[in-house]
Amino acid sequence: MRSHPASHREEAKERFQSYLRQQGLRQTPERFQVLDALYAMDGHTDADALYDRLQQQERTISRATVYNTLNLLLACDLVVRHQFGEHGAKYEPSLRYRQHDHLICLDCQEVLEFCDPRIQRIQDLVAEVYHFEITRAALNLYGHCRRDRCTRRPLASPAPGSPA
Amino acid sequence: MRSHPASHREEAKERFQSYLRQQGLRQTPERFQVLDALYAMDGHTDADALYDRLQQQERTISRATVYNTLNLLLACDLVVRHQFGEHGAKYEPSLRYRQHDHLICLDCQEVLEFCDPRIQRIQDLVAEVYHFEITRAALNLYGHCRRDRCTRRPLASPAPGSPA
DNA sequence: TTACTTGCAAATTATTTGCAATAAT
DNA sequence: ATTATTGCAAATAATTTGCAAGTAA
Repeated sequence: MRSHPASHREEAKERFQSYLRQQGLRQTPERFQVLDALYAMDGHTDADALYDRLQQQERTISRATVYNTLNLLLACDLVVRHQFGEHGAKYEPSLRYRQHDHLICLDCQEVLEFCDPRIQRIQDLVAEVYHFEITRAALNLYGHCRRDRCTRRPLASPAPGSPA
Repeated sequence: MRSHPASHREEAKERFQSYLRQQGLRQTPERFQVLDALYAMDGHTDADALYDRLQQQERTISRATVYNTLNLLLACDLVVRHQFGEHGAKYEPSLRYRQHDHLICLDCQEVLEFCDPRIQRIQDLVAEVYHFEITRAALNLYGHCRRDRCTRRPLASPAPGSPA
């Protein structure tokens, strides 16, 4: 159980409120419900999982509003969007964000996080050599985890990417 | 002009032929047209650009066939698929493939390549620590290039990710 | 009261798929 | 002659958008 500490949720709410105020946007209950649901999730989620979770509440919310609110949260840096596979984006609350990267199991879709200081140094070097202003770095490692719970296709796996 | 040397194109064609033979698949002109178009492209392309290029030939090809053939080429490792942004995949001929990563300009979409041996070491370490079998690593650096040709939004840029 | 938001449904984008006609073997 | 392949159009999946009705300020 590694959901977010209450302090993160509160800080997120405050940041969202002041962002909305500054931008002259409205503080609707829907927006805070989405923020809460996001920060209540462990690890990474997608828009659909958030939508499902929000459907279980009394006051239901439309997909359009979920996406709309996620875009607001992206704009004020309360969430980070990742594109791990080809299907759909993953969202991660950013308050607990330390520089970290991701290890993705191609079988069970599990996403693990790791840190390595060398990535920052690579980023700095590349920025200098290529004369680039780098705003974001993402090292994604794809492979197969060895957990028992992993839904790995044992042997008779239909070679990934085989013809239609 | 850094398109692929003829040797690469020939080698690719031979590999594709033997792959098709081994799999009992047919050697259609469309398939080789797609392979040729791909290897004639500089750097990274997407399915749509390939389709456009193929439309300019006498014998035209459908999008369905472009995608279908790309999947065959993926299956026999003649192309690598990348997912840089949220929109669509990029395809890169793999014969000239050395371990390399990508630097993506968020303004003009230009993709540069770089190599850094530390990435391999990070990969090995993470594999060991997390008990993972890693099959692919992708370090993507996103930012802003400083080229004059870059279509960067100068000052009055509508902050990326601003509300609808 | 004003005009931003919501929710629905329709639009969009990237890619896949069903199926009849075509062509490789 | 067989049966995989093509091309079209329709199907999907993820996300955005138009617009009328609702609601925060």
